[in-house]
Amino acid sequence: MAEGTGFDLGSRLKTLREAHNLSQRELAKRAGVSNAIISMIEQNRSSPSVGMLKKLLDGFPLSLAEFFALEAPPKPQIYFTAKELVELAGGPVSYRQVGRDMTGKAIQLMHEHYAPGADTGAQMLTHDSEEGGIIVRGRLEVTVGDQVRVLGAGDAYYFDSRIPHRFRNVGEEECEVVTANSPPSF
Amino acid sequence: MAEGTGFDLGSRLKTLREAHNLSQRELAKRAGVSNAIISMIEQNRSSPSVGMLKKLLDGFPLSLAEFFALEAPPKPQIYFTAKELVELAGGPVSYRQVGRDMTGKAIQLMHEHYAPGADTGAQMLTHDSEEGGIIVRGRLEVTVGDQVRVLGAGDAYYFDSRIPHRFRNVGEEECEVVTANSPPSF
DNA sequence: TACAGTTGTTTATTATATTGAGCGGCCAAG
DNA sequence: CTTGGCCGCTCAATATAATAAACAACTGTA
Repeated sequence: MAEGTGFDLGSRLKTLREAHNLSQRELAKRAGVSNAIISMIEQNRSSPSVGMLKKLLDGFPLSLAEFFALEAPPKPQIYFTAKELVELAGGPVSYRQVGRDMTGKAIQLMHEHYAPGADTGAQMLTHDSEEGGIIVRGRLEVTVGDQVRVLGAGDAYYFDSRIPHRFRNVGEEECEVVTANSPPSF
Repeated sequence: MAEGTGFDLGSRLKTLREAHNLSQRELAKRAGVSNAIISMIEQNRSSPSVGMLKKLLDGFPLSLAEFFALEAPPKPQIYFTAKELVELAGGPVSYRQVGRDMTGKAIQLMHEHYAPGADTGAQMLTHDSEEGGIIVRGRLEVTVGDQVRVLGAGDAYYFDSRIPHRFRNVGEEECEVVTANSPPSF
């Protein structure tokens, strides 16, 4: 059965079809598919495959990007509850980003938590931005190039992200950091 | 089996996943789906349903619109061969539009062909634009409000589309018209 | 070596989407 | 009133997607 995609794909398709004065059968013929499936999809009784949806949209024609763009409410969110911060990596190191998609934005703001002993991995990180952070709680070892430093609550760092770097929680308790990247790295 | 969607959805997903340093299993766990299907999708051996793709993208997170937008080459097309004009309605009346999607554009330019006797339908048309056209070949009866007029090659019309209107080919041969709407009506 | 932990992949099974045919309803022409 | 055509919808059969479990390859650890 079709499950919730978060929006009413069926109605959207139906509206589009009727805007072009096509019957289900006409559209089906254009797309080279059965008319029955169009009925099902429009009632949200079937969740079409991407390939199927592509075929149907070619009948109008409209690209997949254009189709979904019409649904996307482009209202920029301003306030975020703690629960709305978005987990990027998970695991012993948690990156919780402010905002869903930062591509095109200037700043990637994150709330990070390192479990005791956790680090950012074996190999040094490198990306084309600048970054900084302020340690809120715990003790964080910050390595940038050949410089190593352990920072505590209230301390901060700022460097060019193209320099290889890594982070590690060297304390006994969880370490909490607020960081910012510009431009966003992923 | 998966069919061609016109672009490499599998690689796209894989790139995205790896950019977030997630294994197939980690992503699967986040999305609440089987890890096997991710392997299949990334190899393009399965065309995911829209619902499935939605679940996967929520793991990053990224909206469907954002996902497909990354694939869409937004290069505005300038030149169109006759075959590239896009058929909107088909049937005895043919509307062939210049450009795939005119939403957000100022003008909807169309090359229209009316079979002998063909018209735009029983009920009068109404939409919130202005429109004009020049008859290239044949004889077209144009009705706007309470005014009716038969136009021939070289003649033209222009009116506010909110006034109920209709068109009919009253000649023996096919009628050919070039029209423009602003803003685009569908 | 052996073991336990990953990784991505494959297989058999189950769930679902899609097909093709047929249904009743509606409208216009004869 | 009939006939024919088109409308959207539903049903049973089939194709495909998605699951759960197992596989081989690779990792680091003892």
